[in-house]
Amino acid sequence: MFNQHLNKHTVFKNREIISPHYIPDTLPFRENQIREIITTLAPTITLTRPNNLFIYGKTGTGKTATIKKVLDKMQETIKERDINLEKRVITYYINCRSHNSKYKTLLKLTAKLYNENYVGYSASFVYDKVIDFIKKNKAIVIIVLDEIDLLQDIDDAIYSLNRANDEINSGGIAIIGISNNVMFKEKLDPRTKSSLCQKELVFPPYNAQELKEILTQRAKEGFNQNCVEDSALALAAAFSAQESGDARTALMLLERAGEIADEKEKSSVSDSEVKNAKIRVEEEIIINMISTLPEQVQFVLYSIATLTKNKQFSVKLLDEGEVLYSGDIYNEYCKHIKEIGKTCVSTKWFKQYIDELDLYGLIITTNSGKGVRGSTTLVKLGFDANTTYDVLKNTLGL
DNA sequence: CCTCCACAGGAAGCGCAGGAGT
DNA sequence: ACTCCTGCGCTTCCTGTGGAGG
Repeated sequence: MFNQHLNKHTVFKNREIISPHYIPDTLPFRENQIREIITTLAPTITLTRPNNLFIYGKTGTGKTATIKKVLDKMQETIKERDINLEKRVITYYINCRSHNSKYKTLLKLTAKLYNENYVGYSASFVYDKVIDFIKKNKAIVIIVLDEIDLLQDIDDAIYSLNRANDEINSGGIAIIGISNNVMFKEKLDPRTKSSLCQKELVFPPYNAQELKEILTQRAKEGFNQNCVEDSALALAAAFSAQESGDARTALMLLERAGEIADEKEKSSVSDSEVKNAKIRVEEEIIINMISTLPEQVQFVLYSIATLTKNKQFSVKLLDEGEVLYSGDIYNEYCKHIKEIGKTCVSTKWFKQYIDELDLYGLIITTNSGKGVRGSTTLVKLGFDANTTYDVLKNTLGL
């Protein structure tokens, strides 16, 4: 049975390269960001503490890949210059999704510094361990906090990491924060904000041409020769650019399209596989995003999907197309909530939900301008109406 | 031009849960 | 075991804002 699989024809040469987690050698269209990061981190080479850096950009804009790449290059350079410096410059990447408190991140850091696990020790002991290491080695520690908005005690964490620098004469700690949440910065304590955002960097979404080139580059290495049609790449790029300019979805799209081609035992990936893949990928993304949302927010999205599916739009505009008023969505939402015997939230809080959905890209909102009554929010679905509707119906058990 | 409508968004406050202190 | 504190999710109240319609 396994042999059968081995001999099966596949379009993939090296599937890993197509995966969104793979970090390629060159990162196209991120030259400016790379230069900025290098400028910020340059003092590290001469063992001077660099400024803190805050990186913002939507998902799939290459934030994580870029920072990892630059840090790797920096370590290489340092190694070449002087092998002894290697121990004195520590770069440390952590994702706050799995390590969502100051204690957990510090614990991970000590584990890396000492190759020893300090689980069970008190928070202050672990903190002192980190300080001791830096003092003893006169080291520079660069901490990358990815998805920093998920850190529960951010203000405290940033404050103590920064304060550590006051206790240290030589060397120090620099923080690189990464977030895809626009509102995040505004929620911070002003002191945290000013120290974390000493330098800021924005990663804009990719446009269709840029995505196409990224896909072409990956496809060249990841697929067997002539196994992807050029138009299929263009289509995948166009789909993703249209939605979010997200390289991650573009790659997922390509990967799924390859899978579908293999399933159908086709020799190459064409437009139709990409189209089919789009539905699968959208489902995956929606399921992923809504699974963490509270039930009430899911109901709001469900209402939007229902109205869109039934074509009960509030108004049709020249530049925006068919859109919904937030007021109409609120009425629909209240209707659904009452059906299951629960009470709906106030309009004020409802708007908060709308903003949250917008943040996740599940819906697209615009402020009403000319031709629309007063000031209201115009809402469109971010993904296909039927897919969104079906996924939510399932999740909510309706 | 004025008023009204439909909504935005800030501020304050409320009840609750969970953690820290004692 | 107790109180106290704090953050969270949410409501209520209030002050804009800008097009629609008289």
